[in-house]
Amino acid sequence: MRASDRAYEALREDIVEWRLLPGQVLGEVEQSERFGISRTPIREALSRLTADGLAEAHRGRGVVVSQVSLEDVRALFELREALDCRAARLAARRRDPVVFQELAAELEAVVAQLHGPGTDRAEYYDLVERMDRAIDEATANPYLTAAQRSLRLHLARVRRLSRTNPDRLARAAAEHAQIARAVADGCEELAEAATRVHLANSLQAVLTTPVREWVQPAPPLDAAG
Amino acid sequence: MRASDRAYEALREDIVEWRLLPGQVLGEVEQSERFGISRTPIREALSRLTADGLAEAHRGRGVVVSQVSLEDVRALFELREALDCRAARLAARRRDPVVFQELAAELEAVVAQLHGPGTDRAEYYDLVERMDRAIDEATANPYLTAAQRSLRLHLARVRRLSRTNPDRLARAAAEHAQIARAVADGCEELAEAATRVHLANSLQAVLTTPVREWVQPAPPLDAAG
DNA sequence: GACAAGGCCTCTGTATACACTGATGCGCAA
DNA sequence: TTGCGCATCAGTGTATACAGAGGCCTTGTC
Repeated sequence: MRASDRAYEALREDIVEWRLLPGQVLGEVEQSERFGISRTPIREALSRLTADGLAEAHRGRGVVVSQVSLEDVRALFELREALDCRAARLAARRRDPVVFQELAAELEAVVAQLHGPGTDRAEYYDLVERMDRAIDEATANPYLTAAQRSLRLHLARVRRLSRTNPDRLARAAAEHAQIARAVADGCEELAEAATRVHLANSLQAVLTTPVREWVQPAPPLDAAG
Repeated sequence: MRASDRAYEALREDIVEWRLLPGQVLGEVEQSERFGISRTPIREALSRLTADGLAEAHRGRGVVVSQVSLEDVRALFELREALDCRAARLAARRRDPVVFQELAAELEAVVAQLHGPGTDRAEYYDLVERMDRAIDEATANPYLTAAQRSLRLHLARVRRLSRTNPDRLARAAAEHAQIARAVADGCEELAEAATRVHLANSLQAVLTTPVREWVQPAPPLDAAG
């Protein structure tokens, strides 16, 4: 694996997990010393982060971690509704029924678990990730998948801001199960509707959950940010 | 302007305009000699092209121009329907009426011109570009706009494959005018419907227009392509 | 004659040196 | 005291050198 790939993934995780806060300056020399590699692969990593929209290049000041606001959450969910609804329709049209029947069954099992005392978040998150991949595969549309990849990166970042309510988690799992079932049945309309319901509830949950701090500490940049 | 920016834009144009064909290998040394700059900024340019999806990195063989097929056209229009329809809705909701009234008026004027003998393609294409920008601004969604930017890059490439029929051009202008009018009137449903109609007709036109060669000359790569 | 193995060679991946742009801070003048 | 200008410097942008990996050609053997 290339050094630039390692640096890119490490920096990306740091940004998504809020170990690197918005406004943070990512100096080339500083990061190259941190990873023990030269500036060249660091430049490549920072370039990719900028292309992802997780960082922004400021002339003469280098690369800084991009800001995230409540307005961004609204914008992200607007795009997500467009992409996820379309993806759900296409997946319902072209899916392998067995794959989504199994996913639906597993999700329904997780719903039952989540209603109990021992909430196994990890299994649910793993299932959601597998379902995302299954939908990507079913849509058979590399451009749509690429757009989804970029979007999910930003969604993961804003999701880390708020701690998901256990009740919400159980309902979200049920909603996912419903989507999987609709896709398995090949019902496009229902798959899209279920997706829209899930997104509306998810956005509602994010907006009403007490977040750590929406307004990040003022960046060291003056008017440029 | 940075050397890497110049190289990126030049290479991007070369790919979109089919001066660089799919499968073409973009050697770092070769391109650095062509632009008269060193390999470092070339690497940055190739990295950005890869992120755009216009090129692909093959281990040990460098970067090659990505393939485009009829299947890609279908996939692109699927994504476009999702993005453009959503953008039309949002634009209709948040637009500045004056901007789109003026665009509608100009487009309607162009429609009349295109029905005459002297077809001024340039003015129409310029108007379409301005309308894209106006919709981007009206949607006020940077993530949606970013997805659109990437998509339009690929669309521009496949569009260059076929020569647009003059009749189709006039109809497309009329469809654009209708979209602009609907957005100006703030009618979300009509804006989305008009967009969907326009996309269906555009795809139909692309698929039925005799293209130069869908199957490009076999790439110098064996099974990797 | 064909296939496999090994060596050579080209090209990428990385490191480092240098130049230049832009920011920052201090000093001088109004 | 404040504003403007210059100097200094930190940090990016670019060039180049070096090493390692992968491809291809050649040669030997079956």
